[in-house]
Amino acid sequence: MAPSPTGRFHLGSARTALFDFLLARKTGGQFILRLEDTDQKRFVEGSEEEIMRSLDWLGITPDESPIHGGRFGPYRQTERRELYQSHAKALVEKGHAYPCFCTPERLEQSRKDQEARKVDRVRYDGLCRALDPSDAAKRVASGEKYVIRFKMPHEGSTTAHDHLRGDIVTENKYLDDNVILKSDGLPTYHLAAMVDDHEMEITHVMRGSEWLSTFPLHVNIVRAFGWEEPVWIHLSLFLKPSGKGKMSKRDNADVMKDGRTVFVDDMKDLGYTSEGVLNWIALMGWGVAEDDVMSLDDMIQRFSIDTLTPSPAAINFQRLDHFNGTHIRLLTTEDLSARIKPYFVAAGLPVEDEALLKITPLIRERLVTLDDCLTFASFFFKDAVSPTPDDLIAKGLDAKQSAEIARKCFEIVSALPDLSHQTAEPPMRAYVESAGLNANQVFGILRVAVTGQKVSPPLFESMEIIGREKVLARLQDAITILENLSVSP
RNA sequence: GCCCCCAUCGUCUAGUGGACUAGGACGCAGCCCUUUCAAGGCUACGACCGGGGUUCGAAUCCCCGUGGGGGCACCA
Repeated sequence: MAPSPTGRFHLGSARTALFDFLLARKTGGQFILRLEDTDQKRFVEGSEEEIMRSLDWLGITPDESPIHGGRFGPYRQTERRELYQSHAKALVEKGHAYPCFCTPERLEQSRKDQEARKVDRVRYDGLCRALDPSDAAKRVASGEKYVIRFKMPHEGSTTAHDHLRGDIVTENKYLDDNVILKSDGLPTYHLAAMVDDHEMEITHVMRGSEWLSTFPLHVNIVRAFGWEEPVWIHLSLFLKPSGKGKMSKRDNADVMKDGRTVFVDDMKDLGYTSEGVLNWIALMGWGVAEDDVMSLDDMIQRFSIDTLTPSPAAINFQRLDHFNGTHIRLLTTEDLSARIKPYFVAAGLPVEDEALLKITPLIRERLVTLDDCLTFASFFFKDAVSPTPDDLIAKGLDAKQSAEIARKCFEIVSALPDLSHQTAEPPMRAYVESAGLNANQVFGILRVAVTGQKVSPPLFESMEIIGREKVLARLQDAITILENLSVSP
């Protein structure tokens, strides 16, 4: 994969990386990370690190990269500039490209003129294309500033083959003489990517379909060099959740309002698992007929470039939540415990590993994101909970009656030789029965008293983990709250 | 404006001329299970963009519309 370090690493790049990785594993090839850092103006400090961090987290670490090395390095394009310059020169010598001395001002003027004439497509007017090659060479030698443009044929058409879309035929008259080497001596994407793909022996090019419009240019460059073409695959685009428009980095602000993100590096903090994210993005642009819950290994087994889909796909965060929850449930108790522990620690709760191992099975199927563990299990680690009086009063009863029930619960637990879910439940049920109450009322009060909240993991199992002493203390607190309520309404 | 790509339930998709009464998943609704919330099980709702062809037969092939998307830089 070959991202440019010009911003944050988002879902679309991650999906491309995943498919690259899967294809490499499937075919016994190498998964390479190449950084397309030829635009110095747009370079963003730290984005290279973010790309690698994101790939690592997803579990698709490159085999070759700027930091991992490899036999095709260097893997940053700015470190390969001579390579592109010599290739650009070769193209000029073969008559497939030419130096252009037009100033940005002249180009701007030409553009304006064309717009005024309402031409269909604004493009380079070809002034320097008409120059005598030896004259041009002299001007270059004299130190005049120039760029190199690719000489597109004016006649005929270009047929480019995409593995998903078949032949794409473009009339050459619609094409432009694009700049392939900039005046700063660095190449544009068009040259750099083609040269590197060839030099690095890239067999398959998978990229977003926003590249379709420059596809004819690219195949013309490859053919001008006389190189063998890779298999070209233009992947489906990711659309905004609304389906209106391409998903972009700028959409993150909107998405964040709902606690979502399009940046892979933020996913972990939001409680997403790499398994969930991977499964989610894999299924956009790839049609899998069978069971769609897949691990990375499953994906490697099933991946095929023949089952990729060309149409744009709207991202759907509800689906991410579904896959995240599903993969959380697939985790072992030990693994899940280790993954949720940092959230308790970050919240300043004194989490004990032994207790956590017992708690994890109780909350596992309730978690959509890992940080949900806080809402479901924080009460285990607190000294005391602070239920609201409203929550403590059972439906259909008043404070006095609720206090009575809490007192009875206290008595039952006190009478127990030891507190476990097996020992506590039968006497509680017997009490519910004999008092003519319903289980919802009694267990509701007990739940709020013990956990401080109306929604919790299974009550008796939770009480067992909290321990008799703490349970009694919390019940006592609840009784006090309810009694204060009934004497001073 | 011009060029290009795409088109099956709200969303992601299966489907490659007959096995389609169009399958699955998410979401949504209901039921079951149940001490809460989940999870799980079951059921319901829900689509071949329109029009022409080709063919004995079209979701599938062709054409034209329409709609959606992308691109038109010394950015990638």
